[in-house]
Amino acid sequence: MTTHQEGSSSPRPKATRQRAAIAQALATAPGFRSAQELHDELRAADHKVGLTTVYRTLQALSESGAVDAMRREDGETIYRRCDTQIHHHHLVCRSCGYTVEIENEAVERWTQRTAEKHGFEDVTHDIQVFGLCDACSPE
Amino acid sequence: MTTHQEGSSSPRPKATRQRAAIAQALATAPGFRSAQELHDELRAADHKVGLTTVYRTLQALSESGAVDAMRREDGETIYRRCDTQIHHHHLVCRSCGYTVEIENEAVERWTQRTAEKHGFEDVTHDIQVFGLCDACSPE
DNA sequence: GTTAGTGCAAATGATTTGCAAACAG
DNA sequence: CTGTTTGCAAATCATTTGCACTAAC
Repeated sequence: MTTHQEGSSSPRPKATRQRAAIAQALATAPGFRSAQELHDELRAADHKVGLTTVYRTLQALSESGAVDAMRREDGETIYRRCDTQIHHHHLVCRSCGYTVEIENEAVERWTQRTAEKHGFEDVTHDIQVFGLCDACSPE
Repeated sequence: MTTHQEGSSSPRPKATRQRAAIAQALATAPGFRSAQELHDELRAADHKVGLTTVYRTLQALSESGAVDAMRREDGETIYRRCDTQIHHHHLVCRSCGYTVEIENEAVERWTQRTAEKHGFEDVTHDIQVFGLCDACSPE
């Protein structure tokens, strides 16, 4: 029987030109972007990568925890390189997309405790704060 | 010029059979459901309502604050009648969909203050806690 | 009667999938 | 070589929109 060391960990991806380009793009620019936006970025930088590949790669990176994924209010999924392994949430400008990472121990604990109080297990949560950053505010 | 009284308030909807059916369905069953699910419910109850109308009505109700809308993890938007006018969030069972309303003043204030501290205005937020309710927990 | 509301079918837009060709190990 | 990865095109899926039609007021 083929019992090598195969846990629930990923089967290691191959090193391809496009994967490198995607990783680099994510490492270079800081903000969140959708798969399509990242794809445009790459094409603009003369990296020929298929949109499909961008989707597949981002999904894989997201699952492995290498990138943060969140859903924008319009429903598009956006990604960004995860700087910290620490759990955090985002404050996002509704207009320009400027993003700030926010976190608060107390809030984390509250969600956890509240869920447990109601008999829930294996709890995860998602907090998103939207607003207009001062650059985008009317005056 | 046609300058009647037109504020930012809604132009009052007309009372139609389908709107009534939708409102009733929302009032009767308690949980969250997607537009498509609600549509099925209605057809099952012999109410002939077009899917388009369900979408349009739910959207209107959501904007007027009569129903709560939230996005499921899979991206579908789900709605439910808003019992309280008080701002609250949801604790949702990942497996069976059982939902509990949760709220916490302190958390509300934290999101507000944090956003303002970063120069954001017109702040809204969205908190969702997912987990397995005890009925769905492994043991 | 007018206008808002309805519903079908077609359009949209993000994401996924089938499948053959290209490539890493 | 041999299994992955890629990428195009076509398929999905939720939601929206065009437009002719019907019902409210």
